[in-house]
Parts: sequence; structure tokens; C-alpha cells
Amino acid sequence: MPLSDNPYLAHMKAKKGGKASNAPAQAIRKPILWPPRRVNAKQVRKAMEHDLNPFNDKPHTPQYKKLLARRKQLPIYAQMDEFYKMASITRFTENQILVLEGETGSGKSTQIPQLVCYSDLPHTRGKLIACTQPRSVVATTIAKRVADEMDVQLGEHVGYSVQFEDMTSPGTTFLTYITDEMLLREAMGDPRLTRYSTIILDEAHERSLATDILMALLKDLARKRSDLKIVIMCAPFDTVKFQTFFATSEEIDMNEGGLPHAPLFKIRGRMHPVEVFYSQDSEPDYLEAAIQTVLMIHQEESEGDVLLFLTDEDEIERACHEINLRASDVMPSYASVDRVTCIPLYPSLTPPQLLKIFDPVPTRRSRDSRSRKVVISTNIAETSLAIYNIVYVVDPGISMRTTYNPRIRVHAHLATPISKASAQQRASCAARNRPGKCFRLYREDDLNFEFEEHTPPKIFECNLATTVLQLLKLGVKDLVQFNYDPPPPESLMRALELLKNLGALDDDGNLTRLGAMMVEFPLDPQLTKALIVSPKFNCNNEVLTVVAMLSVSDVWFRPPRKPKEAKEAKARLTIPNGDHLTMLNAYNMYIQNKEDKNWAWQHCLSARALAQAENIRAHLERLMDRFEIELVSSQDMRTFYDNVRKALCCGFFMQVAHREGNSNNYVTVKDNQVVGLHPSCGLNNQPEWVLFNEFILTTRPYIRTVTDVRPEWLLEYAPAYFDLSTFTDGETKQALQRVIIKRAGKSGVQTGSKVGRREKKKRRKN
DNA sequence: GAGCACTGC
Repeated sequence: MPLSDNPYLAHMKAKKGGKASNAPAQAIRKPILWPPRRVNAKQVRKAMEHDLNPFNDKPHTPQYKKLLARRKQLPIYAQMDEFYKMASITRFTENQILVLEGETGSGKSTQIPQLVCYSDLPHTRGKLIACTQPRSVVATTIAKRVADEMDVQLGEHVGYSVQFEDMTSPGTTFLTYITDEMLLREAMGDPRLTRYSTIILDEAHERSLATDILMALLKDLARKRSDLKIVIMCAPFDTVKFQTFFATSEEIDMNEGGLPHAPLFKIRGRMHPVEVFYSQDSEPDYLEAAIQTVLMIHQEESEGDVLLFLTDEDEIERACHEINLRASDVMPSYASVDRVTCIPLYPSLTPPQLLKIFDPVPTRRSRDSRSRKVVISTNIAETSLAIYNIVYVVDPGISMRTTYNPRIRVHAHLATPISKASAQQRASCAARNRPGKCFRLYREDDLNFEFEEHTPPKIFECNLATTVLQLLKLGVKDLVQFNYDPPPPESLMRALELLKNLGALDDDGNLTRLGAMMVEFPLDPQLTKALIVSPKFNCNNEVLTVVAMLSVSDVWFRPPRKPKEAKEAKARLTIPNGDHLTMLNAYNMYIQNKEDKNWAWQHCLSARALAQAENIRAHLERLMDRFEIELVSSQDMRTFYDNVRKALCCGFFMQVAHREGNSNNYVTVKDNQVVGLHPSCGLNNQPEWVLFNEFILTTRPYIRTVTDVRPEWLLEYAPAYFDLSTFTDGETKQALQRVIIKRAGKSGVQTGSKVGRREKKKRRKN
């Protein structure tokens, strides 16, 4: 090891300029350090108790001591010896990759990265430790917490990096919490991820798309970079699969015959026990059963808050209403329990509404009793939000889940039975503070024999177009073998087909120049294509706005009990030829009325979503600038909207539907699926040809965010896709045929019109 | 006539 790598020597050198007489006193106060990756738990404990912070040489604040006392309560603190033994350099070759399992609440996300810092000493050698998270809110909140615990400023030594917010200081930051998507993007620019000495993948069991890709990437990278340490952190299930996947060649050699595996470190949980109850029979009406169970808990059980899992907004609001109504008839058996307070929890709530779940329930001063809080939530409470003081969980065993059918390219969005792992996760919400109870509204046999083991990983259930583009950019040739779990072949085929049609791939499946440009945009490939071609139509200012608006969740909100007002407000901004154009209009009006703080609210628009769209738009604008794409707008109001529609055709020609006769139904081009316009659609008539942003299956198949387009545009901008010989016989093909004939008639001088007439005659005969 | 949860320079 080079001398300069020894932090202790580094301190000695730094002292040189000081007065000799001061030196002894200072030397005592210096934290004692060690060469990187040669530390043991005893040394770390000593360093933690030291007056000086080893990471910035400043004296610790009183706050540090307080937090440290709390950290010592965590189970991982007692397991430090074991941890460093496994992670130390003495067994480095075997342990380049470590799998680490721990329950939620074991402190693994906050403590393990800190322990790795004490070992790696990244600050002494210009390296970084990354801890990935699937969600940005979690990344930012943990980073804040860890900065406090390490007694350093957030954004300096400890930081985070999420979309639109880079809270790190290059050269100073040595620990960063980063979303898995961001780290994946970084890998596209630097495949060796050279900045990092250790990469920790947290929540690996969630199997987000980016985590899956990163796992395959890191396994490969481990062979090329022997100095890189990798820690895979997950909940305590399915760990053997991680261990097997990450077995290094040494482990494979050592384990001849046996199953090779990467070492596993288990954090002992500190979970309280949960008593689980099952329904005797299947519940025909789970909502009613859930309401009755909550009321039963309120009546029979001692003090403690309740968490009920339901599927969507409507259901949650209904349950809140019913429970509030019927709870007044309940006389709780325990004197310490008073009324119930229902709190709905779903993501479209405003931040102040969301924060209500953390409010303590009101107490009545006159009596020594408190109201019982009943949180009624979607799946958001299962993974993204930890609610404290929950003692009772009511689990109907279902959740909304999106699956993707690549054959007809539809996203199904349906209430589905949860997995065993999910049921376990829900039950454990009852045991954060003290022993709890979980009421499962299904039979034990259903759980054992009907429920899947795990919720399927995202890579099985989503459109892979963006992922394929990213993998090709990363230089991965074999898309099937590369992954942690191979993606469904049909899904891959459809992704490749789309990318080829858009011109992102050549015939050999290599990335084209256009494709290479597309990877850089944080958008679906169809949207990027529309954006990149938009200067041709003099409208990239407009397409930029449309794309930004499509990137945020719904900008329109529906105030409960005022559906009429919401509808009228939307109608005032609606452009009748298309929802894309309505979005453009809404955004432009928002910008025009920015002075008026009430404008968004008066038009039933979410100010938060609009601000986010503005932010995304600015980001995309900078990206366009980087590729030297000029920003242009057409001043001619007659062609203004048509140009936008034409540009959209260039990206979305595979997402077009044709009206069936005079019915309300549309049929998707080539996939031939019968679909309806989504009720949110603002088209005033039923145009013959429409382009859509999404095809979703909920109560029935819908196309959502729809715009009227002319078939001539489709033929002109996507001639290969709209080649008639690639269509099956049917109304759509006939309609296209008519357009082709009409066009020929217009452009051809004499013969064309003759053909037209002849064709018309033929049709009349049929 | 209607909406799980996330994310991206």
C-alpha cells in the first residue's frame, strides 16, 4: 500500500506546519485510524467514541453523542465484529461481494454504509461509497439522517443524488445515496464506475428494473475491478438466489460439487412478534369484511393504531366514510380507547394531507383516553412509508398491480392477490413498536397454496424498450443471458421491433446514431423520437412541452364532491382535436398566468405537477441544447397544432387506432385490439384515426391521452410501418387503401383518378 | 364514464 494511502500518516504530514509545542496535545486528540480495509470492530468503536470526527477532523457535537447512543441500540451494533471479519481485507478475495439480509427497522440502510466508510476510508483516497435506493424520497431522507449521525453537513461529506437534485460536492463527498436509475445512467458514461470504492445495492429484493440491470453489471465489473467491493442488501427472503448469482470464480473453485455462493451476513432482527389471524372462509366482499374487522378491533382490542390495506382511492375514501359513520355505534371495551380517526393514504394526496398520518391522534383532556387512528392505505404503506405506532394490521390480501402483455402491448392495471412475501411485509407493519396483531381476510390455505412466493420482478412485467436501449448503450450483446433473471423473450422482441421501427437500431440490432442520442433522454423512446424530429415541423418548443407534461403524473385533479366543477374547468382549457394539444394549452396558460397564485387551483390543475413539468421541460431543453437542436416555434396559428400532431405521428405511429364503422369502438393498428376512448379523453367528435399515448386495461380496454390524426400523415412519416402488404384484411386496411387511392388521385394527373373511380366501383359491388 | 407503486441530467 502506498504511504499516502495511510490516513494516519496523512494526518502527521498535515501537522507539519504547526508549532512543535502544540503537537503532543493535538496528537492525543487525533482520531486513531488504520489502512483502508484493515479495520476491526474494536478500532471502529474507539473511533466512534473519539472526540474528533475521523471524517472531517472536527470535534463532535453534543447531537452526535445523542444519536450515537441511539445507534448503539440497533442490533447491527452488536454484530460489528462479525461484520468486519467478513468484510475485511484478510478474506478479501472471497468477500469481494457480500450479500446482507436484514428486516426493515434493523438499521441496515443507515448503518451499513457508515460501517463501510470506516473500513474503506474513501475520503483519504478520493473515492466514493454509493448506496442505491429505488425511490428518491427514501434516498434523500436517509442521506439527511446519516449526515446527522456522522456529524457532517448534508451535501458535503455525505450527500445524495436523485433526478433534478445533486446534493454532492465532488472531491468532498465520500458517501452518497443515489437512486438506482441514476447509478445506471452513470454507468452508461463510465462503465467501470471508477469513482466508487464500494457499491451497496439496497432493497435488492424489490427487484426494480434498474437494480436488476445493476446486479448483472456489477457481477461483470467485479471481475474487471478487483478493488471494487459490492454489497447486496435485501429483506430476509430469497437470499440464496442472490448468493448463487454473485458467486465469484474463487467460490466456484472452492465449492466443487456443492452450490457455490457469495457469503451471507444476517442482521438479527429486532422485530416484535405478530399474532396472525385468518378468515375461516373466503370473504365474498372484502371491503365490507375489512370495515367490519376494523370496527371489531376498535370494540374489542386495547389501545393501538390500525393500518388497513385497500387498492385505490375510491375504495379508501368509501371505507373512511363508512368507518367514521358506523364507529359512533361502537362502545370500545377498553376505557383508554376513545373515538376513531380515519386517515386516508394514497399518493395523489397533497403533501399536507399526507403528513397527517404522522400526527398524533387528538387526546381528550377531560378524560384519560385517546382516539384510535385508523390509517387506510394503498400499497404505499407497505414499502415507501413507515408509519409508527401501528399495532393492528388488516390485510385483505389484494393490491393493484400493473402487468404488461407484450403480445398486444397493453398495460393491465387490476386488483390482484398479493404474494406471500408481501403478506409477510404487511404483517410486520404491526410490529415496529410492540407486539401486534394481523388480521388476514383470507384463509390460511389460500396463503399457502394459492399465493405466489414473491411479487414478480419488474423486468417480467413491463415494456422493455428503454431498458433494451440502455443495455445496448452499455455494450451488452446478449440481452437474455446478461440479466439476473432473463426477461420474457416476447417482451424483448417487441422492444427490439419498436426500436427498429423508430430507427434507433439498424438491421443488425446495433445502436444507430439516433439510438445513441435517444438513450440520453429520460423519456420513452417514442417521445424522444417525436422530440428529435420536431424541428422538422417547426415545433420543438411545443413538443417539448407536451413531452414534459406526459412525464408527470396527471396534472388534473378531481376534487371530491365537485366533479361538475372539475369537468367544467377542464373543458375551458380543452382543445377539441387532442389531449396532447390540451396539455400544451394548459401548460401555456399556466405560464401566462404565473403571477396569479390561484390560477392552477381555480382550473382544477395541480400546481405541483405543473411546476414539475416546468422543471422537466427545462432539463430536456438543456439536453436538446447539448445535441445542438435548435428551439423553434411556428408563428402561423393555422399550422401550429397540426405541426405538433405531425411530430407526434413520427414517434407514435405504432400507437394508432382506427374507428370501427360508426361505433364508439376503435381497433388498434396491426395488434387489432378493440378499445374505447378513456373517459378522461377530451375529443369532441369521434375522429376516424387517432394516436394514443397509452393502452391500458382496467375495467375494460382503454386508450388514454388521445389525439386526432390524419391517415395521410401516417403514410407519409411511417411508410414502412403503414405498408399495406403488412396488414391483415379488415376495416383498417380498407380505410388505408381508400386513403392511398385518394392521394394517388390528387397527385396523379389522369390515370390516378381513373384508378380511383375503378376502385370506388369495385367497393360498391362489394 | 375512471386512477397501484416507482423512476430518469
